[in-house]
Amino acid sequence: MLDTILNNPKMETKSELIKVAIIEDRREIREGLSVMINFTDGFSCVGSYRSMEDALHRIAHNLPDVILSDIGLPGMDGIEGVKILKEKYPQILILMLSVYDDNERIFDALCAGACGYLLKKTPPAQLMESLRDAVSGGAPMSPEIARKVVTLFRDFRPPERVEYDLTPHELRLLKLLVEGHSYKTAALELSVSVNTISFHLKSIYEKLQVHSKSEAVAKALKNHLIK
Amino acid sequence: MLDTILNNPKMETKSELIKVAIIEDRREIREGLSVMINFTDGFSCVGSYRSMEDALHRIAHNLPDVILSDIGLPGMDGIEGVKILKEKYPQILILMLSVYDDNERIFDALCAGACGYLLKKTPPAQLMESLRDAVSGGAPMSPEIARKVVTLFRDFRPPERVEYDLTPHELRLLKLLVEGHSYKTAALELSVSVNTISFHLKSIYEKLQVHSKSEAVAKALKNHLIK
DNA sequence: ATTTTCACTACGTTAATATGTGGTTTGAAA
DNA sequence: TTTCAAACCACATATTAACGTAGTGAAAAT
Repeated sequence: MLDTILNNPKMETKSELIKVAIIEDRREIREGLSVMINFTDGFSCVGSYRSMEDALHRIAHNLPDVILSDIGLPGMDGIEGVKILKEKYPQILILMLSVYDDNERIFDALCAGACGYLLKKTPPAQLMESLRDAVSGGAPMSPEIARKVVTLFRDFRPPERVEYDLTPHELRLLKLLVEGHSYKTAALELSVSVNTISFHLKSIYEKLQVHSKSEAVAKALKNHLIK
Repeated sequence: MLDTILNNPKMETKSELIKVAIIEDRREIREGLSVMINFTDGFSCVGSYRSMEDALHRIAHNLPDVILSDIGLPGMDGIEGVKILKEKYPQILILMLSVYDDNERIFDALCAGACGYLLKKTPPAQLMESLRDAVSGGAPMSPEIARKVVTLFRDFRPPERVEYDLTPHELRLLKLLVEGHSYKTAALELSVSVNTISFHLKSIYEKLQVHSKSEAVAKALKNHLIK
């Protein structure tokens, strides 16, 4: 009986049926999830694996539409696994299901190819809704995860871009400095004399209100004056 | 499903009303929203403004917990407004309500300080749920917006965090350099001789594979070795 | 118990940089 | 036309940085 539930036989490719696979090392969670999925109309659990290695070996036999994967797995972790799964099966949607809520892991998981990130405390109804959300083009995330994602987002483009009125030439020179050039090599690169570099640097220092090459580089990078 | 939304298990427990303000130029939408908010238990519409300028002038009289703001407004647009509102009232949560779903606007809005982004087609029940979500620490986004955010996220993946095995001392020195210190001032700061600084720098250069102070600063900043 | 490793400290020499002064040329604005 | 800003070049010089060399003490490895 349990067997039937865990390995639903009527998993024929009906387009309205959402096929789900589970990667989770804890048996009770794994089986709980598959029971819930099979008992929900419109869903079918087509695979449940206790490790990423297991999933990678066996998932080809019955490809799901969505994978629910734990992050903390024995052996290969969920994030590493997502990279591989996404490479082999780009069309499969992957939702992370994790107890971790640190920025590092959220970031890595989403960058690895996960299309959503749910905390394990997510109530069952919400989880099923998230699966539906994923297949219909969304990116389900637990509220606190979503907030963190938005906050992380902001770090990528600090709001205020101060205008330092650097001339195009000065910007180009600044870029060379950031790339590690010295006066001499920058002079060569720009086909001017070292003195000219020196002159322009002085102007840059004034505009940026700094007094050394490295301080200028730091300010340029922090204020995104150059890429 | 609607049931799940309307009877969310982790609904607000505090009896206080959630105060909402609306910034929207189209009268029928503005009034529709405020009626819906006032007719929903636990919510109160404390302001509705037809332009950002209007809101900025009058909102101080009755500060809301959450603002629902349109992006396409006459005069100052919603994104510019969010920046100003967030600067004056950092504690207020702001949700964008927009017909636009282009990456540029989503990105700008979230970076400007919005904590969520909803499309105007969002059904009323979902909208009220989003307001609740926002005040309880989430970041409500329409599914397609969330997906775009996750996709955008991937584009901003910083370089793989390489391990450079810098000693704590070296990291501290590197940090000082980024802050614009010279050998001399760094030596003073760390209470060692300039020669010692020189030695450590050499080690740092080796580990980072660079050959100058500014190159080290650039690499440190680019690889997020220091904040 | 000893050697080895490693982080840290230090000195000295040479190369690079910061900063001042002086100037020319060019193209666009007044 | 004059004026001005942005490029460019040069010389002078004090300061700073790069790098080779070398000693110390503490912890890990032998």
